[in-house]
Amino acid sequence: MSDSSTGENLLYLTDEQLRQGIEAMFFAYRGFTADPDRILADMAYGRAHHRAIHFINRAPGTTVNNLLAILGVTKQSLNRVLRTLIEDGLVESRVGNADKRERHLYLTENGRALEQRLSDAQRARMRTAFRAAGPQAVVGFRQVLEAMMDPDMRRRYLALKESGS
Amino acid sequence: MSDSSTGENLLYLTDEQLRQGIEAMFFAYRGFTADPDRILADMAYGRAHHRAIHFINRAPGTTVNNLLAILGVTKQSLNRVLRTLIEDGLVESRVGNADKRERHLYLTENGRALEQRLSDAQRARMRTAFRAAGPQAVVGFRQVLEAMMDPDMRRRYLALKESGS
DNA sequence: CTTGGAATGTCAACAAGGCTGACTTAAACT
DNA sequence: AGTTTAAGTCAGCCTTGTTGACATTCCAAG
Repeated sequence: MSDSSTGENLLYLTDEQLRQGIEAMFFAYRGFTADPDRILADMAYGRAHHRAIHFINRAPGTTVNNLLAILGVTKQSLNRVLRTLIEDGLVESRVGNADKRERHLYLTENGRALEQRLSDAQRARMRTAFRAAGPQAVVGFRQVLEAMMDPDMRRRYLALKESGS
Repeated sequence: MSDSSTGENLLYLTDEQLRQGIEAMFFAYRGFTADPDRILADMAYGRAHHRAIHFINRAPGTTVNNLLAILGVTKQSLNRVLRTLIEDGLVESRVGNADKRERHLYLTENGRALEQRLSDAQRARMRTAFRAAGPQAVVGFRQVLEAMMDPDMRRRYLALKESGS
């Protein structure tokens, strides 16, 4: 499996390259969350609220259990966030039809409005980055990120991707 | 600037594509931090300790102020983390020669050992992802992440990159 | 030589958002 | 009828971020 025998150039797998990838993830993630964070800071909300709002918008009618699995937090953690969102009239919780134990979550009009503001800001940065890097880079970006996910999360990510397109 | 006039295919900038990029970042970052988090959970340490250790290892002798700027937290936050690391003998703080107000930070032998464990785990995942995606994808990955950073952070990232290669 | 400002450290208090554990309610399944 | 499941709740804890106030040390400019 040497370079000469396979024709591959494996220089991109050196420790130095990997460490640069690690640091790139760290710094980029800060930028990634910066704009929504600024918007949320003005309200009594944080990143956890943003995540809940995002995925409820993404999959309207999702159950609490499903949201729990996507976000990867405990129900106590999620509940705290969800309760304030429901109290503030951003999220609506409807008892399930088939299974009345389940609660299905929807954004209200106000919820959708906030989701718009947040995702507009986040998409603007992503758009700028995508445009600057070009379509080919974007493909690579997504390939690497996908390969970096835990298998469980990758399945969820791909399922969401399917449902959205 | 339409597609037909420029010959560009701008389909990669649709809201749906951007949202997939956003979700990819979210899920991938979870994977990115998962392995070090597991190691740290066994000790009394968290992600903040990991970050401090990483950048002290990366730039030995860095001052507290410099580390502050890189990590983007308050000195009180960093100090709490740094104090435990110094108490536990993972980090050494040396008074500056030229400017004795400054403290220069170094990893001790034990500190380097922990850094190794953490970065081995994190690099392993990055290596797997890089290998799965291929060299071209890695280039794109880095281009997009770099374009996503705040300008300040991009400068710091590039400076680190320079110093390391 | 004095003084202002910079770098650092420390104390206190607080908040967000994770976690565990224990427990209730209601509904569904067996 | 009894067990399991979905959801919610209460209490308490931890990490890691924040602000504000203040002390110390030391460099450098006046």
